[in-house]
Amino acid sequence: MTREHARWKEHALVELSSAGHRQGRARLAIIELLAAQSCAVTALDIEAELRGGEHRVGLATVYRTLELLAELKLVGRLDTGQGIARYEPLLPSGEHHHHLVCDRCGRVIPFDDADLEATMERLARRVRFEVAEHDVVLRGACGSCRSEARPGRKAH
Amino acid sequence: MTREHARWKEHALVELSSAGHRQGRARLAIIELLAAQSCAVTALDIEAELRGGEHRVGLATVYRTLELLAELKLVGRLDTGQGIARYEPLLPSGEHHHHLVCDRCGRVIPFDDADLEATMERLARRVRFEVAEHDVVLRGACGSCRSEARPGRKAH
DNA sequence: TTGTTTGCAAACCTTTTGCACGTTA
DNA sequence: TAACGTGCAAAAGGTTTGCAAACAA
Repeated sequence: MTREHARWKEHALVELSSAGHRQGRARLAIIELLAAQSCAVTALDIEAELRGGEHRVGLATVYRTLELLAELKLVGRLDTGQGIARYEPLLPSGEHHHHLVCDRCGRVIPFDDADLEATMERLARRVRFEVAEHDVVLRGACGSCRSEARPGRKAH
Repeated sequence: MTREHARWKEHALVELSSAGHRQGRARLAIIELLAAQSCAVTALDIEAELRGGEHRVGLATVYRTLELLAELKLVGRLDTGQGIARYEPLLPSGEHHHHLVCDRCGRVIPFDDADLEATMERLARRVRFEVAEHDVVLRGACGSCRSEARPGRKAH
């Protein structure tokens, strides 16, 4: 867990309680797990990961917690076009990345680009729309899949 | 239907048959309906629209046709983060737009930006990834929703 | 103690699949 | 006529909701 992520965990717990929410066992586990991620994960990923822990966490609780954290702007929700939502911590610094999605293996790879961010800022000022956030998804073939002949579908 | 869209319909029918597919009743109706759209629609939108016509078109057929058209690069699939896929014609010129999604009313508004396209091209060359396409979604409040008084959450 | 949070099961909604019938080339 | 396309019904995911028990404050 990077320094930024450790900070996110503290930030999340503070925001949660100042918004009048309690710090239940499942919420804490989910926040800790999110803090350890470097990129977006699915609700199912979280549930599976937590299943190995001491207490089982219901999938419904995972979804409810993610919804709450998204409302508080503590996590971002990302649709990579696979029909499955992915979630990741929103760092308080506003620092963020975007995603490359491999059409073949389903892998989701983060990237960032200062030029892109500058362009998005100019764009946000130009449109007749109050832009709160932006998502950029590049779709194609990742390094491994590009070099392979015809790999089967892996992730789902 | 704009000139561009009329051209898309012809293009789609030609591509369809040169790929060895037949021109069934449902396919034709779906292609005509898509040609008349100026922005992305959902499968349910299409089914509902077609229900008013002479023959009912099954929802399964709508999905199968959209999948086929997407394979042939005739339509693009777009995930606006609402858990519902949207589809729109891909113009043969390669000309395309991106989307503003209103968090409040759910409206999806198209926009384009040459600067953004140039940035995306540079980006595609920079990453270790074979980029086939890109999607940009701006989320926030549209003009109408922004002007409505909406007491509640304070902006972050 | 009291209202919130949680896990389970069932409901929901979008999308996919199986299959028999219709249609196209 | 032989495939291919279509509609219906059912299945398959992912996500949401109802509810009683467990829990935080």
